[in-house]
Amino acid sequence: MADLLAQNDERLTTVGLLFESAAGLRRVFQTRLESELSLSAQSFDVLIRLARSPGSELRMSELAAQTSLTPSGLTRSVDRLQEQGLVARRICPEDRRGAFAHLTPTGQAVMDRAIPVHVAHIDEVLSNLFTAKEEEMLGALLRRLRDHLYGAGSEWGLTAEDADACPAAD
Amino acid sequence: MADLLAQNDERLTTVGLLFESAAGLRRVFQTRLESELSLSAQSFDVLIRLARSPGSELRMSELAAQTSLTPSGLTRSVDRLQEQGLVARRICPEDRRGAFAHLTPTGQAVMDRAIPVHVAHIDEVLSNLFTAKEEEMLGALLRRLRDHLYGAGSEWGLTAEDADACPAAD
DNA sequence: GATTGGTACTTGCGTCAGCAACTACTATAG
DNA sequence: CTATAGTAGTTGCTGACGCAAGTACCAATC
Repeated sequence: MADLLAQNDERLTTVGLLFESAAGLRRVFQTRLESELSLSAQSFDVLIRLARSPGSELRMSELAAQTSLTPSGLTRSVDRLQEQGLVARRICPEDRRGAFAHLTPTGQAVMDRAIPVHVAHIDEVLSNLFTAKEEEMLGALLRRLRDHLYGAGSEWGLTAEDADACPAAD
Repeated sequence: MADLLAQNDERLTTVGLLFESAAGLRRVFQTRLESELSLSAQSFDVLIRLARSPGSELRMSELAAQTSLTPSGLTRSVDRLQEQGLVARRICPEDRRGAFAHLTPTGQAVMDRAIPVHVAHIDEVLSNLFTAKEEEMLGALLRRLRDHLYGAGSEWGLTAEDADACPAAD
């Protein structure tokens, strides 16, 4: 079995590195977001996608797809944000089954404070680690991987159209 | 705020892509591991690290660090695997506070089946997506990021020299 | 306009993870 | 030898997520 592993070490390792990097980054950001802004990483993920959407609102299903949550998980995430007064629901007039989540003025204010902090934190982590070219390369490779994963394998109906609308994508 | 976002779009996006890629990959692998081998992604993560360690065993704390779990989370993860008969604990004779988790013969057998399936799955996902050079580049960049986040510590498996925290006196 | 099928979201329930407190042990100091 | 501090791992509790079932609504057919 050692042979088998050695043979495939590289790919296995690359995937492992991806998971570890994501986990590590998430932990680092979460610590900071929580201590300085009292936001969980999950909440921030929802909020930043709203902040980056036209009108600061998105359909629940869209938001679920973008945040890698199930509809159920998103419902409760938005519930929590609503209790904190950062987000509100608005029933879609054209389709009364559906709902938008949108930032409240309070939510906007929080994000206006939060985003620079977060961006500074990202800069702090990445600045001395990659050259501009490397960073671009990393982004391009990851984008290809992401598009491949969500274009082919999604069970939640994340379509190409949705991917276009994803603010994190472009 | 839109200006602020536009300014920092690239880095914000790269980080977002990393999270989305990891989440997407995890979901894809999890689906397959669960349906074909009845293993959760979390269990598999623990098991493969044991399988790749000398003697198929690791200290609990080491395993926790490698799996991005807290000690508490790992305790219960190992509990579950122990109930399934895949892993067993062994008290470290040199330091009786500590414990090793090690693969049982059943666990070994399961991993002998599971790893080729997983490797094939990884190949399937990555093969037509990146050239060998790109894959190497991605691995190198991610490794740098991971090492930066964790402090250049544990490799995904080997570097057997490091794994002698409490030498097995068997 | 009633039935049937599908979609958008929510809710009940079980599982899993983290935090903080705890136990058991080791190491250092006096 | 005892006291104190520190480390390895476990446990109680709580919060968050996914699955599956449920509700409310839309769309198509007859």
